[in-house]
Amino acid sequence: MPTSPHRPIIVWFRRNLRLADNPPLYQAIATGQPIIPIFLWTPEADAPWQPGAASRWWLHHALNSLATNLKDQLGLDLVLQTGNHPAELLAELAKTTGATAVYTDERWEPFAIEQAESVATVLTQQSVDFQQFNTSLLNHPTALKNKQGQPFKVFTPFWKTAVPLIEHLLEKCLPIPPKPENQHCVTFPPSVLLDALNLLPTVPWDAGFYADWNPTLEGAKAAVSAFLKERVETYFEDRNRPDLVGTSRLSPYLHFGQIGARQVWWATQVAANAKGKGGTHFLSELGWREFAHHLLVHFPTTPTQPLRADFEAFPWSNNAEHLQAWQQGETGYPIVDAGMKELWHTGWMHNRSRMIVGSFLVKHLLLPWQAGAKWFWETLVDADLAQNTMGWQWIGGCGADAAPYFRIFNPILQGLKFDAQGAYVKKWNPALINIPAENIHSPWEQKPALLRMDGVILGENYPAPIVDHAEGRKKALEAFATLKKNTDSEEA
DNA sequence: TGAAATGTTGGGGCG
DNA sequence: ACGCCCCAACATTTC
Repeated sequence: MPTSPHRPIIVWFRRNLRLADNPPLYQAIATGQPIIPIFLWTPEADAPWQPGAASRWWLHHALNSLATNLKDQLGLDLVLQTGNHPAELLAELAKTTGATAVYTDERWEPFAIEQAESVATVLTQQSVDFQQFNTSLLNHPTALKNKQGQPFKVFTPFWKTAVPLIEHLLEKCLPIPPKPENQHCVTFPPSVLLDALNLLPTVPWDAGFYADWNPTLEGAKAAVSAFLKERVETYFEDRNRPDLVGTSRLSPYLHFGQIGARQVWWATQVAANAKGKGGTHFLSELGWREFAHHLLVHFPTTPTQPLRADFEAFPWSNNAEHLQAWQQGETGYPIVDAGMKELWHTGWMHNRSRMIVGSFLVKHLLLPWQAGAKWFWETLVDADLAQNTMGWQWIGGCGADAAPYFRIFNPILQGLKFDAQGAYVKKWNPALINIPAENIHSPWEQKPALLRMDGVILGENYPAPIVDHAEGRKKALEAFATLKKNTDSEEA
């Protein structure tokens, strides 16, 4: 391997858009060679899972923040390039810069694994060293096997096995690397401007995002410390309340690697307020993130296909009007509509709401979970292939450790239980502002005359329910029964 | 990280 | 005092 001190190393940023706890960046600087930090925008190569619109909005700001921090703290200029395939771009970059190595963070999506394999092939032909470092997960997703030597399909045993392996994290949590030397030796390759990536929407539907999010590295740090200071102690109770800020709200930062899971783990371990069951439960949520990646790596077809093969025969509906009503938050069920509107306006939805709207799509409307996954992909700022896939297969009843298909959420009861005063529902469905708490989750049960006094006319300023709950539940169970029958006859 | 249907129990009203 | 019924309240089963 050529290791001239004057020849650079390329640090290819993928999902590690930060400086601290960043092994590829740290190890590259540790060689003493000059550093060329790059980000490649190759959406065609990621198709059909190139970042959705909300995700691109976040990415724009994350790249801007990364570039600023690289410049201010390490004196490095982030190079942005676009093209068809990372392998082509990296081969050319290595050639023109004389780089001896390319270091990057490891990714787990099936297409990203293939891309890295192509990169490895072309760089090896050019005698350029290519190394991937686990930057985003606590454990390597292939590190864990159950007693039969198989990947885990149930969360609890997975997590019991995973936790003891996380103990050395403190040592592995790298600091911000020192400022690299020898930078004057490098001729920097050309970079396009961030705006040229066209990541921001042309129609300003993202206006509401700015009020809720600070998608920068400073925002990531602030989000972690605010959660650990103010919310982790009551996390166990409050995490299910969409009317409160009770969750960590770290998902987009973790997705883009603006904060690392190792950093969050470590910070939680030492936080004074995280000693109780709030902290423990929060750490297990990081465990679900690990589990999702474990599943995606071992079952790479699951973004589009059910893990349980019998679900391929499920009699899904194909009702475009229902899908549109769900997407727009016009189902007539206040808690469902609130969740979908929160998503549209902020690029994020509370986890409890995600379960409720998911159950409603799949069970009350009998629409395929893939349609829900696609919509989330396009609209969530934290859209993550591993977690989105696991979540939708879980609610669809067709995945690992999934909710059984017959476990159907009642959107009225869920509302009464987790948004008792209706504050969440009213925030996103302002037409319902005057409905009393007893009726807020089922306004159609109120007499029309009384409803009208509260300013609501169903079908005019708030939709009537697009399906009846009891009927929807019945149809879902019938559809499930056909599946069982098929399975039985196959077995017979 | 469900909800509904069905079963069981026990207190109290009442003849 | 007693048996009967009703129906919460809780437990269990089923989807």
